[in-house]
Amino acid sequence: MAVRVRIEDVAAAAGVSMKTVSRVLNHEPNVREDTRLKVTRAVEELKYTPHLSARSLAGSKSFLVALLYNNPSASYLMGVIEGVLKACSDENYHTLLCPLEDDEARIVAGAEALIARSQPDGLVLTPPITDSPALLARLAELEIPYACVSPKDQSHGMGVAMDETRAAYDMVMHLASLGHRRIAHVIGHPAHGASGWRLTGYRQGLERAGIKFDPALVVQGEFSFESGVRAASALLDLERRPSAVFAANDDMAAGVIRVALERNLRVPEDLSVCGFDDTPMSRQIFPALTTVQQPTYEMGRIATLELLASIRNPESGRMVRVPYALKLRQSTGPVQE
Amino acid sequence: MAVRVRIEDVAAAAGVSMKTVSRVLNHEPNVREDTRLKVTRAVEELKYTPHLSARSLAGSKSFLVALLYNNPSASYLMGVIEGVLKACSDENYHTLLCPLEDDEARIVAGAEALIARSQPDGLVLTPPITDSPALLARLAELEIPYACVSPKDQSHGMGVAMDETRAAYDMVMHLASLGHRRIAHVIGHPAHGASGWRLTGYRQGLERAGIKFDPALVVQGEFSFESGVRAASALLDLERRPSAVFAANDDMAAGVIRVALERNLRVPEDLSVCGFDDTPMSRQIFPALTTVQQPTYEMGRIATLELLASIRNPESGRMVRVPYALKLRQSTGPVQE
DNA sequence: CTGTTAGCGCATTCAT
DNA sequence: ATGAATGCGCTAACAG
Repeated sequence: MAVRVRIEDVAAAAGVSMKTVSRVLNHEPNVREDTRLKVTRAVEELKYTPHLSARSLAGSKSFLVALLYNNPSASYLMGVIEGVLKACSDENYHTLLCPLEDDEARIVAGAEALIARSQPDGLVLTPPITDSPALLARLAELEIPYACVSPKDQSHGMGVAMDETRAAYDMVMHLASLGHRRIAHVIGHPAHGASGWRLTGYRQGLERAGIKFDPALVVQGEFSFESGVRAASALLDLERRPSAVFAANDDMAAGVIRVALERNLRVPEDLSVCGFDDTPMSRQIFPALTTVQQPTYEMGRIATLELLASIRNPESGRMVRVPYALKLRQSTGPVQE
Repeated sequence: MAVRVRIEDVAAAAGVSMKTVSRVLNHEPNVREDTRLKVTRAVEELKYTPHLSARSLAGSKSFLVALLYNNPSASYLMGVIEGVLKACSDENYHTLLCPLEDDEARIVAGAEALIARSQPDGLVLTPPITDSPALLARLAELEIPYACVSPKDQSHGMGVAMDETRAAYDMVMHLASLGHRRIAHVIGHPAHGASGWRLTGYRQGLERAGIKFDPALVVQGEFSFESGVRAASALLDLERRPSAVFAANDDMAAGVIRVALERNLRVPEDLSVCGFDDTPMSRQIFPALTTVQQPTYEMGRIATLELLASIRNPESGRMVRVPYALKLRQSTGPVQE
């Protein structure tokens, strides 16, 4: 690794002072266009890259964004991560990952440890820790800015949100359009905002389709495959069993399909099944799962861009709506008989 | 965010010099046990955390480890990532993620950009970029230490490796013990080391079981679900079709199951299928997939520990063998008739 | 074994 | 619109 090119070298090459180079690099005003050009050229010729630590030490900014998560879905997370990475690298920030445990106390402790160690300039939170009151309170105390991906409370703060209620509504309407009247719903983990929205959308869909809500057709799950298996066992034991099951995520939907196939029911002929998330698995199981696609990459990217904008200008930082897409595949079909 | 506690404050509190505190913090020798204790206590009382940027600027170490990857499997990656994070945080290092494109030129360019921007003290490489000659050559030029996870060439360098050949051998023996004689193999992407090992293990298993190798039963895949679908279509179109298919990873195995079920074959009664990797999906499809578990978390952690050890002492840094485990599930069963 | 001095590379005053 | 001096918090080299 040859000797480092420093800002001083660039200044010398461009025939200006260090400070002027610094100004150009940081897009500060008060630089004539031609000096700016000279500096830019010198930077490129020398292949100058500012030294992160020096910048951060002198400027008391770390140029670090930390992504806090405890969501177990690898594909969801990887999508968000890639988006955060992209936004950060575009803005010359670095990304730190901070996996957290599940209980409130450890969430706060883990976040505090990261903040103490790394001094990030801002945080991106993914569900469900977006809804941890203790964590949000502590972050407010520490006055560290954060952006949320799909938080329960979308009225405050910045980040991204999807109309999950509407997506669930659309899904129920899709089932109704196939002739289904006994549509079951497997709820997600009660602590997640997503569970509530999707349940609400389910009920709104039923109402719109003129189907009476039947509490017997709604079972509590917790987003895991196993909870989907349990829920499906209960639903398929019912006297009058449903002709369609809308599970609040793909993992639970896979559990429902597992139980159906084990009982020699055909999907979708005997039972339509659909999920939520569009995980890669949803395309790989048989039959391929009808589900809702979330733009995880864009969600991570946009949340981060909002965060960085608010770091520059605390006035900015909005809650951005992102679109979803229904993916109609083989696991849903017309009701039989 | 109260005012920062600095090393100077700790020194004052402990009644020693800054340098002594520094020595204690960095586990340097030449500190009396009782002074070390005094310092440790002061650190704890003041909740002192060293400032990353200052340390790195002064010491010309970045305390950064970058994980370079272009592997598309989210669950594999998340496992490795968590392991790297754990090892880094245990040693007070930070982890950077560096997703890379697929072609050689971009791999090198992406890595160079990261190195220029972040000056990591070391790198962890995951397959298949562990086997990119251009990248490895460039890293050697830059003299930046790196550890590999499952590299093709395990005779040099440091990192972790699993006996994939043996695992594949075991899998074929498992199928043979169920009475299978016509055992097909779907090869992985030709550029991956894993593909070669698993194929070798397949052939060794056949030989051990006294089964003649039949080239017609070996089809090229590329690790994707779709390539598994194509391979399965070819295999099931065969005059004398196989009674078992060993796919070189779970995604391709899922593709095989898809085709089998679409053709109204029962798995495992009419066709046994097995994969490699033990992705979460393998437990969620029907029937649950027999596969090989790789300890991805441990692999990431151990590779990183070796890397950090070699950063401290260039003499160290070994290639560590990690164990695998066969997961026998419902997708493999006794041969019929 | 411990302390003193200098300086890492940059941004930030405050000059001009 | 530009430049010179000062210091961010820490470690390195040396001195004691």
